[in-house]
Amino acid sequence: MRVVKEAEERRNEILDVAEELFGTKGFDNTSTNDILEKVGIARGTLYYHFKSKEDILDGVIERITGQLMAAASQVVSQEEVPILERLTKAILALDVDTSIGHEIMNQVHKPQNALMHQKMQEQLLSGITPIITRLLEEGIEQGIFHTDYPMEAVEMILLYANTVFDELLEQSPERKERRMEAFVCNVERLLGAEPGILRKAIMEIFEKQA
Amino acid sequence: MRVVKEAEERRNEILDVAEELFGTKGFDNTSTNDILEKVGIARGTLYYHFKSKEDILDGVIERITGQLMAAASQVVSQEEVPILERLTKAILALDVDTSIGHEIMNQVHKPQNALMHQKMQEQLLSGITPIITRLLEEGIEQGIFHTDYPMEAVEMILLYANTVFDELLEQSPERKERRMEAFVCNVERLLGAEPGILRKAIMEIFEKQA
DNA sequence: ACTATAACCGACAGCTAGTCGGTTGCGATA
DNA sequence: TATCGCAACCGACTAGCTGTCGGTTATAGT
Repeated sequence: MRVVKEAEERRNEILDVAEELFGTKGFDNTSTNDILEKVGIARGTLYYHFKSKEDILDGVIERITGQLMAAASQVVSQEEVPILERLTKAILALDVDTSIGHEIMNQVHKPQNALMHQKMQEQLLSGITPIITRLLEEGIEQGIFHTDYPMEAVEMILLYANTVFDELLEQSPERKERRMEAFVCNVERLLGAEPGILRKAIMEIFEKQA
Repeated sequence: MRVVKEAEERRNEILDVAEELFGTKGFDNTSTNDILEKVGIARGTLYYHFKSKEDILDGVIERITGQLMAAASQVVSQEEVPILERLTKAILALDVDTSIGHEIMNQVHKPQNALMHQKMQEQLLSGITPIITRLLEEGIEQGIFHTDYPMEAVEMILLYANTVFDELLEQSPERKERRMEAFVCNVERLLGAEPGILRKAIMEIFEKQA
């Protein structure tokens, strides 16, 4: 049976299926056949909407990073919220599984998904760094942070957060906590903030939620 | 014509060719046929020595990281050299193309080589972090560094160095210099060293070489 | 009702990684 | 020196993959 749909709708159907399969089986272990069968279309149709398998991956990643960046932007732009709180929330939005992260975030860190991980990291770094850097500069004006290299500090923080936090998942709770403490402390140092001030801000956020 | 060699010799021949091809064309774009033709062996022979294409990649990476780690260890163990100098040299040994790095280091950062990059990073991080952490702890005892989280700080530094420095290659000289300054400054902060002290140490090393 | 075209189809080509049963050189043993 | 066993080697073959292409059909606009 033949069903005709508008290009963008079909495109999104394909991306939905691809995102799920890439997220559960990984990019290399998902064949284009897996995708087109699950969508219920023929081979030619798939390649009518995407020029290659990698092009599909790019589409999936673009959708996700777009959503993540929008979320981060939204957090950062809330000028009535204290800077430290905005900073924390913006960083958390990237790692903790928000409603956006989906399954992908879990699988993205396995060696089989190296390409996905790298592309995602590239997009996120280049897209989110300027957003958070702006926030940081605001904090510098307010005298909360002190650094001559805000952008480079942000890069370092995001890169570390994006790479190491996932290996953390299968660690013991004590190690996890120590890692978090270390991370917070290192962030404070990089940003030139008063020691302990970020830790305090984070705890306040969690108390507020409880 | 049939030539018989000892297993380890053949294995190294294969690794030599694979390293060159992976380094110039990337892992995905190198077929097992490319390798076995260049070595001059049959298909079955290749799979007699390696159980899969990925197994070959692992072999290549293991050889390189092994050499890099040995070089770093050697630097760190020179107890008569000041700590700051050893630290600098140990980190530089990883990025600047030493005689070890070969061609691979240039290609390792392209998106097509994501798997290579990831495996290499994993090996390097897990292998070199403890080596440099030990050095850092020595510096803490001497009162040069101050941090409660030496290992995590080292992780952050190595990760950043390994990821960002290569993108740096195609930047303008001014940007490059600024990046280096920022990096040095951020390292000082993470290690809890006196501001400017690492920068001074680095300049002394370069002057000594000149 | 007609037509242009966007969306769709599926057979096919060309490549790939990995398997397997068979072969050969070589060192050990007697 | 004769022969025996095994490590090293061979290459045809399988199964599966991505991407192509000429042809087909639904639908929107006239």
